[in-house]
Amino acid sequence: MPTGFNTDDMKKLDEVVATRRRVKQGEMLFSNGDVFTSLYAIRTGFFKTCVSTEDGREQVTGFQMAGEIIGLDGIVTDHHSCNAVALEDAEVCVMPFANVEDLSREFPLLQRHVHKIMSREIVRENSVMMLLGNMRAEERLAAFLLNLTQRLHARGFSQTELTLRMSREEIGSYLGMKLETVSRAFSKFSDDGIIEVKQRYVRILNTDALKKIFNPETCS
Amino acid sequence: MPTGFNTDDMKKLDEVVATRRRVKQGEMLFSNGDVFTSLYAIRTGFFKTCVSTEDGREQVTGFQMAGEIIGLDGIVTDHHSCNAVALEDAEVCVMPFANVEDLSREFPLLQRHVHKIMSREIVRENSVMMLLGNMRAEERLAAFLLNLTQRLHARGFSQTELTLRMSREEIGSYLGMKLETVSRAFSKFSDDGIIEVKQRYVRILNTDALKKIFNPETCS
DNA sequence: GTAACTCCTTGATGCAAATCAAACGATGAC
DNA sequence: GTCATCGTTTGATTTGCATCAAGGAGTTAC
Repeated sequence: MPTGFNTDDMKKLDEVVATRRRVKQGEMLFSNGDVFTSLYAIRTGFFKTCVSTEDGREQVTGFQMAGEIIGLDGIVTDHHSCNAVALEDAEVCVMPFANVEDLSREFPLLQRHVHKIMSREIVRENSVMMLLGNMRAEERLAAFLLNLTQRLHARGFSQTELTLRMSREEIGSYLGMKLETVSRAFSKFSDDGIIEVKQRYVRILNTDALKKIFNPETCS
Repeated sequence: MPTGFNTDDMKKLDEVVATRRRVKQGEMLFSNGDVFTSLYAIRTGFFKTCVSTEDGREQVTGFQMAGEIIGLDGIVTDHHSCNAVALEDAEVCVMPFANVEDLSREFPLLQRHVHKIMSREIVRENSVMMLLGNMRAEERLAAFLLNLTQRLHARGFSQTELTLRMSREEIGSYLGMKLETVSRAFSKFSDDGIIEVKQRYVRILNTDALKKIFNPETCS
């Protein structure tokens, strides 16, 4: 990640991290109602965040991987309003938010960084709203796969091969569709020769075709 | 709004506001691609923010009224990624973001306030994702009406009467449904004696019924 | 090994909302 | 006043996805 920090800044930055915390697969890092104290930077592992209604309906609001920050939802009310669940064994850096605020008053670069992280999350959610409000099942899945591979690629993984950390049901919850529909869309892409799927292993054979499905216009 | 600022703080706070700007109905305060310089606090009037795809599909991402802040989407890339359109003649306070950052380094309360505003937006978008991903047409409209009246009530307006500033199509875009479906849901509520509708005038006759539609469980 | 479980795939059917279509009401131009 | 335009309502029809249902694949426990 290009942060614009020099080594001196980096040293100061380490001060925001109080401790590390391991979270086993299936465990919650925090959950709805918990008192908010810290942001968490994911070192290793993979998380989902989700909100739920009283009558038990659940909406996955995001999937987060190494280098990403979770817990921003807690700032406004001092309590978390969603659950963060590890989808594989994970380790996070605990950053007490008081430290973050104190240090970002001293270091404009850190301050800027914090603002950008929050703004990025707002923009990401805007595009999920577009997905949920305007796109059809296959467009949603195409967008999802492109987004995942792009983020994985930025972390040094393959652009065309990935192992999903989440179930069809969790993908469906994120994309506003049922697990059967997710499965059918995978099968459709596979039949069309766009991807190869074997359970959670996915290999993208034709990225352009995926992009065309996601956005018919720009790649004509 | 309970801000926790004393009068002395408030005076300093005025420093973040560079100028005011009037925006006529239908005009854009900023649009996708514009260079980001400032946040805007709405003094009077009513806005919508929306994102759009290259093939012309539009998603309304929010409706904003007096006292609310828009422009947060621009921080991450230094460019706005959505459009902000005035739905009625409006006036905003222009707050150059550089000022905001400078002053919030000096005033922890302002810093905290900025963080809360961004976090609140993230949490709001989480609940819109729940709406779009899990709810049916009538639940969405009920949630929308309850949210609007609640925000208007906090500003001293009636809890039960309002004049919509947006068209059926804009409501539909926000809620992920077509204008005809919005219209039918209004008619249904009206037939059921829950609301009275006359074009953009809406009067809520039975708030509990609306709440029950929005969330069948909690109000049984 | 097999039993029990979870997750995934596929097929058949149903339904909520989209689409297509027409008419109505409000507003503004002249 | 009339006409044109835009937003809204309502009806008829279609459709994409949900739901219901059954079976297959992979994993864990013993």
